[in-house]
Amino acid sequence: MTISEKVIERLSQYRRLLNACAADGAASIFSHELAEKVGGTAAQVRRDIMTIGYSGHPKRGYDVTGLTQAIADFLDNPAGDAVILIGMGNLGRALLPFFATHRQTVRIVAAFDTSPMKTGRVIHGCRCHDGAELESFVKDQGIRIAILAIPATKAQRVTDRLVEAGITGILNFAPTHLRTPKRVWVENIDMTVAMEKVSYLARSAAPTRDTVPTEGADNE
Amino acid sequence: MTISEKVIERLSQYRRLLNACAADGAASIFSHELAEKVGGTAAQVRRDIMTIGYSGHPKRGYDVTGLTQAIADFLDNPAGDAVILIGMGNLGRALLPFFATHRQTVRIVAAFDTSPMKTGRVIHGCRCHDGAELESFVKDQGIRIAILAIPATKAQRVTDRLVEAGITGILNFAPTHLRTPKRVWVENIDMTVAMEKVSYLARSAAPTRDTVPTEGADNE
DNA sequence: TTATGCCCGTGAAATTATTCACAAATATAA
DNA sequence: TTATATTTGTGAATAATTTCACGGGCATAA
Repeated sequence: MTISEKVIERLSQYRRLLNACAADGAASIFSHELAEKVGGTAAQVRRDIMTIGYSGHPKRGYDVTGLTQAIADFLDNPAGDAVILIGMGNLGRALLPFFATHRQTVRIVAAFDTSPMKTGRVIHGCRCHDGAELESFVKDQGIRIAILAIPATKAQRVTDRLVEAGITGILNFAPTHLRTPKRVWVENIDMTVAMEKVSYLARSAAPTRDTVPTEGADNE
Repeated sequence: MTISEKVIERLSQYRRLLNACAADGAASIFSHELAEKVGGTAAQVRRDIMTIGYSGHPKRGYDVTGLTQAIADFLDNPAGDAVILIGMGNLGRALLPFFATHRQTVRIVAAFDTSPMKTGRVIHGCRCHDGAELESFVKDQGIRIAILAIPATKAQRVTDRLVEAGITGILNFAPTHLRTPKRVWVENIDMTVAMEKVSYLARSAAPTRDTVPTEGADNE
């Protein structure tokens, strides 16, 4: 069975919401509540949850801890994921605390940079290695995932090395398309495209997404 | 006529590629070349370009400067976009040089933070104002777009203020869904979701996207 | 001039994603 | 106990997106 990208993204969002709910002491939650918090529809939430084979309870909704667990069973690598960060520039350094705060299943275990100003140092609790050690580190530690935070001009060359060393997943911040073999998943975070999209859509007429359609309070 | 989000994203990517081609001295480009560089199909490129009403030339392909201009006419605000950055933390500071390098149609004109350590200072060429000045600045300067680089816990409160002050587009880096009136476009860059997605998809079987399917060189 | 091979533009088909809408389940209250 | 109001699970309908596939144009070469 194959599950769509969109569903995976939403499951990750649901989980985040569920954690917040659990912190608030909620034991269960309805599909429409989850939908409202995430900006979707109740039917979609139910279908997504159905997709991973979890069931709620009529009248009570979904059990918060049960659903959280079901999503974790589905999404998470039980062994956890050791991730390396490529590029200790402005962006790379910003990502460290961002992901450090986060759950432990995905953790950045090392960084790489070519600048002697950076290598050898420990920044935000993460040791920065010299780029030359990339292949050996990936192979020795069995790393499968890399975050790419380097200029577009260098991205393809480094990607080729990562893939060759055994990486199968890349979170790419470089504003360029990476060529990789089919077995490697590249997730692009293209901030320049996103910015231009906002610029365009901020001017055009009102869309429907990312919106609270119900309870027409302050919606035009 | 309304154009899909996906098309807008791809147009932005095409333009970036076209700029690179122009720098290389190419006068024209074929749909299959553009497709290959961007990880899509030739048919999709042609359809996207058709959507904005530009025409290529049989045998010669698309004129690089002509198509660049057509995309600019379609996507860009002729007046340019003055953008403000909310949050001068690690991420905010990283974004400044990232967008500064970029074309002038979208430019960050000011930043805001609440910390007295930051306010009043000029960082990466961008003056950091006190959060209290937010509303007056947005109104006085007629700002329409904001980049949100603050913790999720503060995001909704600040969003409400931005919307109230007249913002119509938000590039949101806070890992949370923002409630806004329909007229406001929110583009989410959710790095935690993206990371979990990579983790999941790096383990699952090989997908087809983000891949060079042709010339079966090193593809499994 | 005429044949040939490429490439664009696009209607139509296929695929993928979302929404609708309703049966079945169940807590609550009369 | 029985009626009522709510919510889930899901087949079917709809909508959105992508791909197919082919007519038409045009440069090139015979």
